[in-house]
Amino acid sequence: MEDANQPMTRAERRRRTEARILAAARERFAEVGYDRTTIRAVAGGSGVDPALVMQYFGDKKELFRRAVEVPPDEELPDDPVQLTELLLSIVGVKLSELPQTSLPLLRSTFTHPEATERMRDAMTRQVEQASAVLPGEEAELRSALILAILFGVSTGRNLIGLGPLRDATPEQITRLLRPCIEALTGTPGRDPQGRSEA
Amino acid sequence: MEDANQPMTRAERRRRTEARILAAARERFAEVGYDRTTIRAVAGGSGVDPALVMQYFGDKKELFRRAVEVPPDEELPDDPVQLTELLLSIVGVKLSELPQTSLPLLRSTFTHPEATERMRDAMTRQVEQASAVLPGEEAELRSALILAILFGVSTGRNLIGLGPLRDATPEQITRLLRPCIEALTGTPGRDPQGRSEA
DNA sequence: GTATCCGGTCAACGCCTGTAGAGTCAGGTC
DNA sequence: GACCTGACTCTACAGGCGTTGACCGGATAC
Repeated sequence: MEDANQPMTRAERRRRTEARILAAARERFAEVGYDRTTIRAVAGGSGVDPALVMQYFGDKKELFRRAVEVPPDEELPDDPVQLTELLLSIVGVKLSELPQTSLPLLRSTFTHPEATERMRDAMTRQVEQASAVLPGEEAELRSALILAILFGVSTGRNLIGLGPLRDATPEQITRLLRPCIEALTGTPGRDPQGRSEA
Repeated sequence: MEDANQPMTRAERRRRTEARILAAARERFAEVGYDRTTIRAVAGGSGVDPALVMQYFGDKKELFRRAVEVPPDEELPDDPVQLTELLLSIVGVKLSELPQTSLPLLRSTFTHPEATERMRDAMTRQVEQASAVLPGEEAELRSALILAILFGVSTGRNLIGLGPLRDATPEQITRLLRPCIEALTGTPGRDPQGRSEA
């Protein structure tokens, strides 16, 4: 059960404990959201006293911030076709590894104001990046719609647990969603608007 | 401020008080979600003692149930084209009147288990209805994707407050989303799958 | 070896929550 | 009139929460 921890420097020990607390916090936040997550449960989940959690992270809000901290956004490719592929791959491959990374943030998106803000900011940044790449009119709105679609599918699958989405493979979803996304990116050369001026 | 309430039968009075409580509850649930909504706040919002809320609704869970109670689903049209229009209109026109009706449920969808279940059930019912109408293979998954898309756009607009979505008119959104939805319903006679066997 | 630091625990505080029971007072019934 | 029913309030409780300060003991520094 335990790793052989005979001689361990203090700093090392602290680092590991902090990581264990963060892991437990992410788990609770991801499962039950911000409000229902108690410091006591996080402490219990990492085999530590509740007071230590406070000592390390200050308060609950800060613990949440650290738990949903995420490496800065990767640059999006500046080619519309590649962008489409990337967006599709997000809903595909990243759908499975999502639990570890952003589930804590996703779970509280609607109920914890700071989570809402963080999610909105993250999506806004991606919308701005994507809309700079997309050709045609209303690029911002089209990008936002794409992000909203990915959000809807991810949460429908991972949080709501909608049957057909849950059972489908990432490949199925990617394949069916491709025309939708391409209609919004305009990648196959189609007119991205509903009514064409051509 | 107050309606002229001189002679009012007891039953009538009770009915109105209950309605006032429910309205206040919906407001709180819609704004801050289940966990952050307190009986005391609901009572205060309807000018009533907290104990009365308990007396009328039993407990907080039951109050929530009554607050998110909704008239049974309307039948969906059995023609794919009309169905597409209806789905598009949901994200369009119903987007504005949404706050009154289903915001309380939407808000707590990810954090209150019973809300999750209720939302999943509602979406599942609609998926079943829609998939019975849609032609082609994988109708269930395609329907589920459509519902997830509508969910994503609605929440992206109303709950997350994503800028471009918030600023867009329902007509814009409907127009841009039309090709996406049609690609999934297969309504313009297109092959609903990504890779065609034609 | 001794003094210091610091990872970690213990016990407790004050607050707010959902909830319960006794009580009050006006409307309806006879 | 007397009586009762029921809408509504008051007061209080028990439990769980985030948070705090005093404390302990082994690794570290000198």
